[in-house]
Formats: sequence, structure tokens, C-alpha cells
Amino acid sequence: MAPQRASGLTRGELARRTGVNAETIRYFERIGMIPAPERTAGGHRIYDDRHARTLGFVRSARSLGFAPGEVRAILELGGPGRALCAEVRDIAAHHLEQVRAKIADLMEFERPLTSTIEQCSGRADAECAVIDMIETP
Amino acid sequence: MAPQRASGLTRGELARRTGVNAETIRYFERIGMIPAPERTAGGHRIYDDRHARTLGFVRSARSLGFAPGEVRAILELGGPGRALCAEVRDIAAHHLEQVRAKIADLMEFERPLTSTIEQCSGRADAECAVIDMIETP
DNA sequence: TGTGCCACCTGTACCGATTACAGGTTCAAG
DNA sequence: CTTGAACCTGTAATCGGTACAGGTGGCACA
Repeated sequence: MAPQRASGLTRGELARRTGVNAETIRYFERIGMIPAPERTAGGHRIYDDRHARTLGFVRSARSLGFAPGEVRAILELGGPGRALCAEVRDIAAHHLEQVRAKIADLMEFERPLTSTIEQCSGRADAECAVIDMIETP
Repeated sequence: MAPQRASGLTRGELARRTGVNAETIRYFERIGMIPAPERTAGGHRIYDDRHARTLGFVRSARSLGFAPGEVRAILELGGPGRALCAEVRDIAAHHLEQVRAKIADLMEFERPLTSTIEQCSGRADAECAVIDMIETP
């Protein structure tokens, strides 16, 4: 039995599957963020699952606030001339720190929001705790 | 006794204090992301603590991945013609959801990174768990 | 085997957000 | 009063991402 083999995605399918704009996929290839895929005889790009995974990684990393250069740096660790394990670990550790910092920052964001919303009873009177949070002296 | 009153920050000082590029501050003013400050007789901008707080809020919100429009939406809640409390609460609640989603996403990011780094003993041999995480079949 | 149509191809223009630069003015220290 | 740093304005450049124009490839279906 053949499981689901050799996906052979078209650009549009890849876009739909990953949620990345089809034009952006071409752009990512141009700037080397993702590898250039195979082509059909007629020149159409054909992607496989690895592309899908990489692209998904890029998408979520970007939307989480990692800079393009950072994303590329992570991805390039696996490229040709694979980096030494120790080096990789250092970079990954550095990113882990960033991730944790981001989480901490977001929680800073969350706390006042939560407690403020609770106080904000929904009545239509002028004062509002959420507003105060933003513009307090 | 006068505590530290009426800061009276110059644009460069504000930039240094908040970590926002000085040109960007001018830009934010132009697009209405932050209010226009007072001016000296000679036309130099003078900022106060409220500007600093607002700008800091903008900076962290942006770097946390909130879109400019979203940041502006939050800030405008406190503007002239203050919104109804219920409305404010709804918007804030919506942002709270986003924040929580982001935290969850980041934790997804964190977990494999952490466990992978642990396995990655630092030895210089070819295979590396971090790399595998990125490019596994 | 045609033929119709959609998705794809390339190249380039556009957009929004941000940053940089040029040429002139103000501030404040001395 | 002088002088250099920091500011001012307007505008151009950069960057990440998207959109569009004009021209093929892929493929279902007659």
C-alpha cells in the first residue's frame, strides 16, 4: 500500500495549505528564505512536504514577531555545510530566550487587561478602567 | 518639595528613553499614532511623561506583533469622544484573546526548542536534534 | 485531438511602515 | 557671541510583502 506519498503541491495548493500568500511564496524563494523547488517540464513549481513544513515554520515565526533575518538564521542551520551541533545549540538557546522574553512581555500585557475587564462592568457611564490603564498620569 | 515634575523631554531623549528611533517618533506623530507635543518658541518638540508612556506602549505592542491599526484602535479608546465602557471592554477582551493565543503559540515554539537543546549535548558530530526539528521528513 | 479555462510563469509596479538624508535653524554651554 | 550638537522640514530610500499585466502550461472534457 502506498500511504500519501510525494505530495507534489502546486504553488496555489501550498499557499492554501500554509496560509501564506501565493505571491509571497515566490518572494520567499527569491530572497532565499525557502529553497527553490523542482519544476515541471513546462516550468511550473512543484513543492513537497518539506517545503510545506519550512514555509509553515517561517509563517508562524514571522507572525510571532521574529525578524526575517532571525528566521533565516535558524533555517540556515540545517542547510549545506551544516553547522556544528554546539553552534546550533547556542543559537537555538538564544532564540529560546527570546521566546521566553516574548511570553513574559505578553503576560505583562495580559494581566492589566484581564483585571481591568473584570472591573469594567459594561455600564455606559463615562469612566472606564481600560481607558485609565492606557492614559493614566 | 517638587518631585520629578514636568519632564520636558526632547525628541532625542524620548527616543533614548523608549528605544524608539527618533525619526520614527516624528513619523508616529504624522500618522496620528501619538499626539503632537507642545513646541518651544523655536519650534522644537517637547514631550512629557504621557508621551513616553504612550510611545512605550506602542513600541511593545508593535514588537509583540500587534498591527499598527490594532495599536491605534486601543489608543483611540481614550481619545476625545471616549467610547462607551461596554465597547471598550469588548475591544480589550478581543485583544486579550489575541494575547493569549500568542502566548500559546510561543509556548508551542518553546517546548521543542527546550527539549531539543537538552538533547543537543554540544558535541561536534554531524547529527543534531535542533536541525532535525527544522528539516525532518 | 482539439479547445477552453484556470492556475501558473516572469517581470515590475505598488503599498505601508520605517528609516535615512539634505539643507537650514535653534539650543545651550562656554 | 560663537559654535557644535540636536532639531526642524520635506523628501527619498529601504524593506517586507502584495498586486497586476501580458503571456504559457496543465488538464478536463467533447
